[in-house]
Amino acid sequence: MISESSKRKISESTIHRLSLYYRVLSVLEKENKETVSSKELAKREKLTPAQVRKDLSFFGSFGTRGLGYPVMELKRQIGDILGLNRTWNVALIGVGNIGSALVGYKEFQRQGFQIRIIFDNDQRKIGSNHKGIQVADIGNLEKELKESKIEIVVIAVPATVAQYIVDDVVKAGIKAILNFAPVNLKVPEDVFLRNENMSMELEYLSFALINLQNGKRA
Amino acid sequence: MISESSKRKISESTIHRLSLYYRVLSVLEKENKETVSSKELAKREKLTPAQVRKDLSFFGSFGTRGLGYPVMELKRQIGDILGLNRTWNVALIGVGNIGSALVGYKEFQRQGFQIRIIFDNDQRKIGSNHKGIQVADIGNLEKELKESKIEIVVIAVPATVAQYIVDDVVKAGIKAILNFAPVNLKVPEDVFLRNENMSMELEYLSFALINLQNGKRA
DNA sequence: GAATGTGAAGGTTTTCACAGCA
DNA sequence: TGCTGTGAAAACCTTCACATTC
Repeated sequence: MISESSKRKISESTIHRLSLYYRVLSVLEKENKETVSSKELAKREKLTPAQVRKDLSFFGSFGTRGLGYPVMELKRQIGDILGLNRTWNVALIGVGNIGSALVGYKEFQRQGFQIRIIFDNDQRKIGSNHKGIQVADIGNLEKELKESKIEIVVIAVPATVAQYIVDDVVKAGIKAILNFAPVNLKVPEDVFLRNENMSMELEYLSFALINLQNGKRA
Repeated sequence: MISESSKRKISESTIHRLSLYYRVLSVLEKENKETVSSKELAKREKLTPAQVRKDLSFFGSFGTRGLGYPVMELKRQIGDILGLNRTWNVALIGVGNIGSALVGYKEFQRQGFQIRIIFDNDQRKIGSNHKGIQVADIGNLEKELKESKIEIVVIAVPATVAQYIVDDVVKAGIKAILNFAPVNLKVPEDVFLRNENMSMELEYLSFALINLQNGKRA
């Protein structure tokens, strides 16, 4: 929860960088480092120390002048801000190519994103188990989402049907959706929608190889 | 190839938006639309018309005043800029969870990114075929990359070994790398490295649910 | 009349630079 | 002395608004 600072507008990039800091802090914790400076944190994610300090300062004063930031404490704080010190009930819709990969993706579980139920329209898959998770009929979407107390829905269906699916998901009252289909989905104002566009970075590389002189850019 | 405009700095966001325009133009082409206005293009990807025009103007004057942009022609132009009107020889390293999903991901092929060879260190997989693509021994990386004339390498190995792998990939002379491992990799200045962080957007949703009032943000 | 292309304005994000504190 | 926290400056990106062209 953001304390008094919620008035100031916090940018998307700042939040994304918090994810990076969190990741680095997890590593530092394993390395038994007690404190870390903004300089070190910056170096590990190719940012500037000033950037790190500014990002953190939006949420509070976590550091000690002359010393740096306490690793464990800062990790906990960022975890609180990002909601990683708890678990989230996630549903996955579509268990094809991408979908199955996500079910086995350890990183999600590690961060508290638990896939509780999978939906598909393939009768051969419905009723079965996919890596220990129940595959339900997409026809029972609303009922099952409610029963499983789902908070976040991940969409991994073909682009052609994604909008219909997302409409049903919204109707079921879900307020947070992560979309892997390569299409721009329409949702009401009060629903959070984020897109994961898997070919965008590949296209950037392609652009870079053709047009840019020399490499590197995070 | 960027014509005279290569002096002006083109931002990363502009390139990412070109990817979006390209996607919309493909749809419009299928719908047999001949021309499209910046307004329509903007609406389909939730941007502003001015943004669309500015983005395109970095690369040339593709439109006709009073009329809009010719769909087919603009798609071809953006394809040229992004390098999508050709094929790229891609190698995939690591055919676990994420790796196998990428092999079957149609969107990549459709855009000309052809996975020619797969590397793994699992003796049971080496020598076999994965969806029709040869799985080679990671030990022969340099030799095989050269023989297959690979231009882009996709890394889908565990975070713990990713840096070692990427070092070898760089040694083999590869200049473009897409990294799916949740770790920041070090590469020389002249190598393009992009990261695909699959949990970042999920973390943003988590943050949004806890901290933000009402939804939506592309 | 309709819609592009683009300088100028406005807004946002990053970096600088230093005061302040352990 | 070392490093944070933060206003101010600089850099960057987006939107406005209008002259221009079809």
